[in-house]
Amino acid sequence: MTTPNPSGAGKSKTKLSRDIVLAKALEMVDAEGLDALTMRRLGQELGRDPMSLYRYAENRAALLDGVTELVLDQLTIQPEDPDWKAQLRKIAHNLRMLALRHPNVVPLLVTRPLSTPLGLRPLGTLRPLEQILSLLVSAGFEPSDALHVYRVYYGFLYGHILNELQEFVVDPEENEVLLRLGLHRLPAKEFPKLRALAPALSDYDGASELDQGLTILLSGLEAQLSRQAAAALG
Amino acid sequence: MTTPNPSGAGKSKTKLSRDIVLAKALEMVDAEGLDALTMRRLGQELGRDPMSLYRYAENRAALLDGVTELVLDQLTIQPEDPDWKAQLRKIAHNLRMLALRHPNVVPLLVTRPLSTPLGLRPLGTLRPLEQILSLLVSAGFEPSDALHVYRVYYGFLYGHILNELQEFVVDPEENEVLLRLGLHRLPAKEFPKLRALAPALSDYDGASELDQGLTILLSGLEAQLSRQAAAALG
DNA sequence: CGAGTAAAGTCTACAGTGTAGACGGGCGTT
DNA sequence: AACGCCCGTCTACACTGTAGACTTTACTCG
Repeated sequence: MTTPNPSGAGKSKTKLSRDIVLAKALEMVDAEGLDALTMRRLGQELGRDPMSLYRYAENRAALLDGVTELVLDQLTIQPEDPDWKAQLRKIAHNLRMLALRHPNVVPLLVTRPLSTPLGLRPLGTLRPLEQILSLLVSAGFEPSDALHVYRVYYGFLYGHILNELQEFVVDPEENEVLLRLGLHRLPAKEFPKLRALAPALSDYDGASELDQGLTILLSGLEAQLSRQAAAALG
Repeated sequence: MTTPNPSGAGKSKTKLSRDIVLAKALEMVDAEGLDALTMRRLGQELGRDPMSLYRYAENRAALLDGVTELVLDQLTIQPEDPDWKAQLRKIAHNLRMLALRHPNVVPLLVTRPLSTPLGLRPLGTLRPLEQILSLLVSAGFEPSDALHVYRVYYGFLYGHILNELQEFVVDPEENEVLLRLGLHRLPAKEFPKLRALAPALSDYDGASELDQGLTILLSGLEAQLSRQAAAALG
């Protein structure tokens, strides 16, 4: 009697899997931040012994890498897009949205690669790089120039995301108040400019700011591309 | 007999201070990374009970903030410099050098602000912002435009630093070998472009890359400034 | 000089962490 | 029916940050 759990009525006796574990982990990170994700709590959330998690991730760091991959996998890139500029625009906006949707994951996104040599990173985090390189080469860039372009592009993009997230205040209600209260704390003589900018700080349109930057950047890159084409012909 | 320690012969019986604590903390982070900096080890390193540290920092997070400030304080900015473009260039290169000198602190630099509302950050981390705003306003930018410019500039700068640090491989000896070994691990069909770029990846001149980017960026910003000046006159 | 006070440093203790290693029980295949 | 394998569990260990009470040190004031 009481067959263990044919298909999962009340609890969740269905067999665990990497996807299930990672999904729950991401859920917890989104809801409560990185520090709240402990092996014990994750195990509890899944109704399993914490130790069972180690069947699906070597250790906590690897688990976090998995979460990173999970997020980055949601970034779709079309390396065959003939309009490379439009494609880079789309990617940028999509990544920005991902970052806004999972702000607690962003530290992982920017921080993990700093401690892992390129070749040893989770494949999921390298895929965007590969695909963008492919996009650029298809567009006519020499491979080494494509790398150069990628660096400028991704540098700008991550810079923007960090910037925007820094000024992002969670509570939409107390937004202005809190912000000004925070700024009010600053010594008036030392931070006159910053304090005066309180109003300007509170309305910040990240999407348009990103887009303006992209316009400048992409036209600059395009100029570089046509300069090359000309050089190749002459 | 054996007066405790008049001025500190062998050990270090001189009174502790915030500066001493933070300096040692930075030293440890530089040498062994963020995770190695535990209260207990830091205490041990200073020849004191770990608990004594709590007189100089409210908790571990605050201590890390202190380390961040310590690094950022080494960034000198001249807000009165009449040549704002040159000044921004200098700042960028100086910050880059700081990042290279303290790579383990960079995660703090980019990550801590994400979890602290602007007004509540350590003053030392806000000072660069204030000073750059001041520089830009002196140069003729409207305050709100100065903010805009600051965002573009700092976004670009941090983006570059992250980029460069990602590709930085510590061991100068095994540099190429390790890098290629790492890349060799990647599935050949999935990552053809990336694998082919191994040689290009290994020679990366961060300083010149940064400088080229700055040139483009600064001339763009200058154009914006003169456009404004014209508009104000017309 | 001696007493009193405030700061600096220490001790103990607790709740929580990641994870190694041995173990058991259920499954599918032979 | 017996095998072997994978999944999950249990126990245990070394280590973490830090609250709270305590002791020691340094310094000031009468």
